[in-house]
Amino acid sequence: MDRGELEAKRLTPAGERILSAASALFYERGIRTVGVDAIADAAEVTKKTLYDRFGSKDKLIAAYLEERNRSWHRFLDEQLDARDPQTPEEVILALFAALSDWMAESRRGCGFINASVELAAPDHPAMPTIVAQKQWMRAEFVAQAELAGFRSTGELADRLLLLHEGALVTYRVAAMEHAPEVAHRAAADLLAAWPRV
Amino acid sequence: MDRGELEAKRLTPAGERILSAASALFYERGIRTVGVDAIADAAEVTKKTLYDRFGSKDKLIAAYLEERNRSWHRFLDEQLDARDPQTPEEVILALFAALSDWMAESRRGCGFINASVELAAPDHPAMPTIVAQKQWMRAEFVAQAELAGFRSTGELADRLLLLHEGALVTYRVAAMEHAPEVAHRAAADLLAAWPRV
DNA sequence: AAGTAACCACACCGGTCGGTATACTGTCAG
DNA sequence: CTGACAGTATACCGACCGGTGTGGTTACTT
Repeated sequence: MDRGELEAKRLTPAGERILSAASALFYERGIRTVGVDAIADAAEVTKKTLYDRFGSKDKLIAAYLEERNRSWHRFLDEQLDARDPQTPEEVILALFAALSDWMAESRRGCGFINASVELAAPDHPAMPTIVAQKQWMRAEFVAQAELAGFRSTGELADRLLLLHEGALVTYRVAAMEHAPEVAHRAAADLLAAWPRV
Repeated sequence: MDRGELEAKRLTPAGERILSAASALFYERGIRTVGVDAIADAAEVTKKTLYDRFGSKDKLIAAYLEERNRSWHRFLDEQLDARDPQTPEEVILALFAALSDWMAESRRGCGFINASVELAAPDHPAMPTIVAQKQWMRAEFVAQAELAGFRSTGELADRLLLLHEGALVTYRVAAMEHAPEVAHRAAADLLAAWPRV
């Protein structure tokens, strides 16, 4: 996996506190239900400072998703270091195994899917980050599938992505507690049966 | 498939107009962004009438999801009549084939998933309807899998549900246009390889 | 004839929303 | 010494939110 260079803008101490308070609140309670006053309170900062640093709620939302994307990648790197996969197939399966750990801490599913639904407007400044996060997953599946010598890697990656996102959403919406494990088993079977070049 | 008896409460003409206007607006623009004034305007009705019929926005939301659930079942019945599947396996695949048609009309993905995200609060009066819709799909997969004589029908149904919901969500969030077709092919392969009793 | 359900028009409510304005304090580099 | 910058505190804004109250009209029942 490439250790991606997603540079974080440098923030002032108050800026950091705002972003981390916003991240927690946005994820836990939803973007629309959390007002800027609540964020400023939680960060122990005045609204003035919040607007001096981020300009608008929409831009703060965008910063939240970029930050969440960075911590998702950080998390994946840790997981891959810990699991130490030896083959591309094992890398793919490690990505599914990581899902269990990632969701164990957070009852509210995928922050990107949630944001996509809550923001709705396709021209929202945060939308590119959301789509990019999903496209990155697919690209990673393709890359590993190529390395493994699988045939029709595009179709394989699509199916893996369906399982991955399906796990995220059924875990939350259909209350399927074991969704990540089901996805992991399904992915393993899928790889085992997939034709090679 | 059982032709389910999900009785619709009888509504007055104005009530019908309100519900259908609310359904369109809630789905198309999102629940939180649509105010009761906008709904009343669209239905050519006063807010008073809206509150006389539905009592609160939350109850109107619940009515919207129940209505959407009914029309989803109506749609499935039509699709199954048209495709006339001969075996339980064909029924399952017909459910996936129906996805393509269902999503062709609606660019915004699954109304139930969206609602679950937008409402967030687990005790919202509309939540049971949301979870029930997903559980119903899983139960249908289990039932058909039993009929087909598959082994471990629970696991099979879980995997089918992952593909199904995965298609709904990647179509919307990851902009995967062909998600329903991918899910259909994945489901077909899954069934073909699944062990029987 | 009386009652009632279904509607209309319209005005109003308190609360919250994102965002701005004003004025002041501490810190640190040129 | 002097700005520039980061921060505080507080008050305020118009717009919109979900929801209510009053009063009046039609039309179908009993």
